[in-house]
Amino acid sequence: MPSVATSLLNTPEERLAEALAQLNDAQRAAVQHGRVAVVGNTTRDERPLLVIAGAGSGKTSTLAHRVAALIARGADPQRVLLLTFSRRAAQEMERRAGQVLVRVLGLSSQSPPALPWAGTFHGVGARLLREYAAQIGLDENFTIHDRGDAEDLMGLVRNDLGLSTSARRFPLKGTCVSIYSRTVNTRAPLAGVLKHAFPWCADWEAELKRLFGAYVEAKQQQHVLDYDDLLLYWTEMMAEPTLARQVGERFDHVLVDEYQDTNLLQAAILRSLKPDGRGVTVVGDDAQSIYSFRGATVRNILDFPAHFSQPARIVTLERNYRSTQPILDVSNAVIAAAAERHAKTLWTDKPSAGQPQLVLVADEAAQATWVADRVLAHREGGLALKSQAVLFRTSTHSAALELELARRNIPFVKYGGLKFLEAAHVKDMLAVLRFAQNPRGRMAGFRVTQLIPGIGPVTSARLLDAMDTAVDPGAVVRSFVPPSQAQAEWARFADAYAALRQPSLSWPADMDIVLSWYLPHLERLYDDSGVRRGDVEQLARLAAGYGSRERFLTELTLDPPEATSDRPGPPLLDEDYLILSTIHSAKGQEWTSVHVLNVVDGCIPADVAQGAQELEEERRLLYVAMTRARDHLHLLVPQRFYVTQQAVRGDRHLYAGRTRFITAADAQRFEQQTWPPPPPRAPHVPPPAATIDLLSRMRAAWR
DNA sequence: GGGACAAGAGTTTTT
DNA sequence: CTCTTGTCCC
Repeated sequence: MPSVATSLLNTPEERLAEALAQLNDAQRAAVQHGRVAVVGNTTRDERPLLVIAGAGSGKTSTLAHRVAALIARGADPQRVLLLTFSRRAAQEMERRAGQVLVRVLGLSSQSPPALPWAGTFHGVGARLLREYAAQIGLDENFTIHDRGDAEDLMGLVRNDLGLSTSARRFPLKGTCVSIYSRTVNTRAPLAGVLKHAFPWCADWEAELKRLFGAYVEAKQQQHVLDYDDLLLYWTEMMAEPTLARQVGERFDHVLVDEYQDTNLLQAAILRSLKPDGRGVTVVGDDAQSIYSFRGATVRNILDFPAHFSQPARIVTLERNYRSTQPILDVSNAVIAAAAERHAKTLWTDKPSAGQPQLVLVADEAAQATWVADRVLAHREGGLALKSQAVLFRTSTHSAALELELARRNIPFVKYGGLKFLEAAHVKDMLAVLRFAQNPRGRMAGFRVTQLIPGIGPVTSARLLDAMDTAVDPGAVVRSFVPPSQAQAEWARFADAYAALRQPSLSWPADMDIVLSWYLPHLERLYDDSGVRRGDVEQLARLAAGYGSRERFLTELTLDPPEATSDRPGPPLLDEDYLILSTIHSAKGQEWTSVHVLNVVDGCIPADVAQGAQELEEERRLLYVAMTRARDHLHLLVPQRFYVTQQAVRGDRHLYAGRTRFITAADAQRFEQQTWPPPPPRAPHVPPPAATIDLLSRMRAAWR
């Protein structure tokens, strides 16, 4: 009866109160924090706010209501900075806040105010750095290197320094980037990072230091920033008091979602924006911190109360609206053993739909069969595929299941695997655009020019060197004399390049130029050019949705679309499909039914996770996976699984037991099942609960 | 200089 | 098995 209510409630404040009445007390406290008291003592509570939001506790809704309430009471949407973990989360928040505002302000549903400053730390950083580029000595046309580009550049520098041909094998470029990135994001000295996270590379400290120095110089020369730079440059810019004040004063409110997964740089940025914590709200759940491999530190949220010049107010959301009590019970049991946390115990009054299941299967093939059966059974029972998900620790864990699903024609979409942007032909296209955007970006130029037959690394480097020293790098392309067999193709390229550099060119016309230049090369280079052509054309369509070439390039590298694949393309929106996802990519999501694959020691926790802190993170990872489920949770425990890419012994089968995070006592809280059912006459086979985990004992011996 | 081939190594999660 | 690196031949 909203229409009746609206007609009776005339002021926005009344309608807001009505909207907030649907929240629980803790949620409302978080939304209302800092508001001017109407009666009595009108001192404002200006403390920063920390909302500890347990899984499924209505975090998104609470944050959206807070943003809406701030705006409804007069905050300028242009001056609200909302930092989220992904762009998707930012859009969701903008949409939800918009819904509330439409109701409260009585707007037409077409026109809720936009939140121009809602985005990821990286995205907002890129935007601010471009805006302040002149003041901090950056070229405002800088381009952004994704992980792949960063590795390629690192590889080149590594080569130039002669590190790839030393007698003892130097860490691979990918490892070098990991080390570099971790050093930057944790703000720790290289030696310490090596010792703790990359002990097998510790001998190379001096060389790595030299390499990273050269890497930084190369990036600066080429006017490119990598992911880490977006945070690092932003942090350093904020260390300059004048700039810090300027930037800080642009925002009245700064809200940060998923605060448990921020790193030291991000915390430093937040502090420098609002040193006294006024207008700061952070939301998160330390129990769901799963990104420490990226430098995130759970200390940010644990220590937040004391981070500002005034202590923070803490509001804890413990009431869960997502899962049934039996699912919460087993999830709480898993996290209860965690070493340190903001204590909370989730509860719900949602009616139960039966016990969560712990299913013992023979191997991964049996696991795939069981899951596929179960998914279909759920669908028969009325659950759309889209409301079901299969989660796993590592992208490769779903391989057997993917085969089984394909065999049975069950459509699925997989999150967190091979990326659209990693496909060679997509990279080619983007490289052309980036080379046009930033002629000094060598990685792009290097890639593009070598597409031309007759031009290899040496010729390409000669061109790029000439461009480096030229006042007008664009002109160098036109006048460059390539080897004679490349001449005709070179002219074609130079024409396209010149067209792309025309200031009058209006996006997305750029795409047509690139396409007509690139397509002949695509046909020539790939046997399967048909499929790839589809991707390339999809990319061109995608381009139309962005305002400019710069925005397209920036946002695409910061927020890549999901997977391409060998199949026909992304499923249509109205089509039903099962969700497959890494646990990391499942963050913040929920499904009615959730399967978790390979809940065994060696997978969760991953056998590469050693040290105590890493193990704790693996525990939280399992917790995150389990708390995604609304009504049905199935944990699968294959007794035998296959490992690939093993350096020492090659691929082989491993025998393992149930994850150590679910104790024998906890296991009793599940409905336990064995599949296929054990043959009746085999009494000597030890029951699953008694499986001895020799493997981890062997590993433990060396810890 | 470019491309084809052989050999050896290999630590997951992602903005 | 896959990716990277190095070598050899045109």
